[in-house]
Amino acid sequence: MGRGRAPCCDKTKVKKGPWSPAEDLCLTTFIQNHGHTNWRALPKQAGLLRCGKSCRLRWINYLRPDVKRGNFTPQEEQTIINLHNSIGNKWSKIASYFPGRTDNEIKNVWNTHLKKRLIMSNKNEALLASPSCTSSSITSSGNHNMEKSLLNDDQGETQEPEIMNWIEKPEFPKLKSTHPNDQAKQAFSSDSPTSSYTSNETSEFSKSEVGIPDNGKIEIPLESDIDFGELFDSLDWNQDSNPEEKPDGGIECSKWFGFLENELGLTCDMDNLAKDQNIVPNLEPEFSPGLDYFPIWPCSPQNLGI
DNA sequence: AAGTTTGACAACCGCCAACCA
DNA sequence: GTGGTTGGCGGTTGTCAAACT
Repeated sequence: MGRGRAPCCDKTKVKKGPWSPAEDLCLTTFIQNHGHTNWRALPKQAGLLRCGKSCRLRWINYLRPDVKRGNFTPQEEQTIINLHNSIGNKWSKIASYFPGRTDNEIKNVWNTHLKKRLIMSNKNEALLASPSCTSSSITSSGNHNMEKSLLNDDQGETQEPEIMNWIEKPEFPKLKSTHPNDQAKQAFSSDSPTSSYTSNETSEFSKSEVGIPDNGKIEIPLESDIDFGELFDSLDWNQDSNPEEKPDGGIECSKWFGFLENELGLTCDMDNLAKDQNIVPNLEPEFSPGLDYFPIWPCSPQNLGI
């Protein structure tokens, strides 16, 4: 074989492109039941015709229950600019300062909004600057690194932020602040049209039922790397069990799961199911989650001959 | 109304580092 | 110590919808 590593999977046998709701549900359910100890093996175990990497990306960037979607606030945007100024294209590091935000999302925001905006503002500054203006004055203004990072965007050189002078870490939680004004800004409300959590039109469970405050904001614990697999493994998903006897966490997770289905637009005659089973959907251990829900979905594993 | 352009975002690709046998 | 495997990261591309002509 020549140089390079073997592909992570057989590219001819994996599906590519946008994920279908059925695939989302399949992946979500599998991870909640079994965790994700091995991404490479996960697609096969879950019955998905996807590359393990693709599953990981989909989970991290979209399906994780703690992922925060919706527009970035001006404060968040400014923080991204500052962080990028300090550490460059270290998107994962930048994302670590934004609970619930993903590196991919921040990267997209930078590439589509902030980069252009900064270039424009730099141009304006250059136009406004007098001929006698020295480069050192620019440096002292704090724009030097920013300018450098704009010019050398792909260098990826890192300067470890000296714990970032401009950043007062203790304040960072204000991105998920409990201050009402900040919460109002951050709430996945009307100004967050893409939020996965905002819709309540079709939801059969109210936000309060699934643990979402009225303002639409989900409080995510700082220890956001909860092992949802363990969490769900601890639940009793057996059909016979009485939902009333499930621990609170089980019910809450089940509510969330139902909420996810709604948000994905996957509800089909689940009303009775929810009523009959006190909201907890029945999931068979072998599980073919989406299959019963989406008998006609074109991309469902069922239709692909699994 | 139809075609084209632009913007936003999801997803893929390839590289690299960490881990393990 | 070495080679293989895996997860993670950053760059790039693809897709779709909105805006524009």
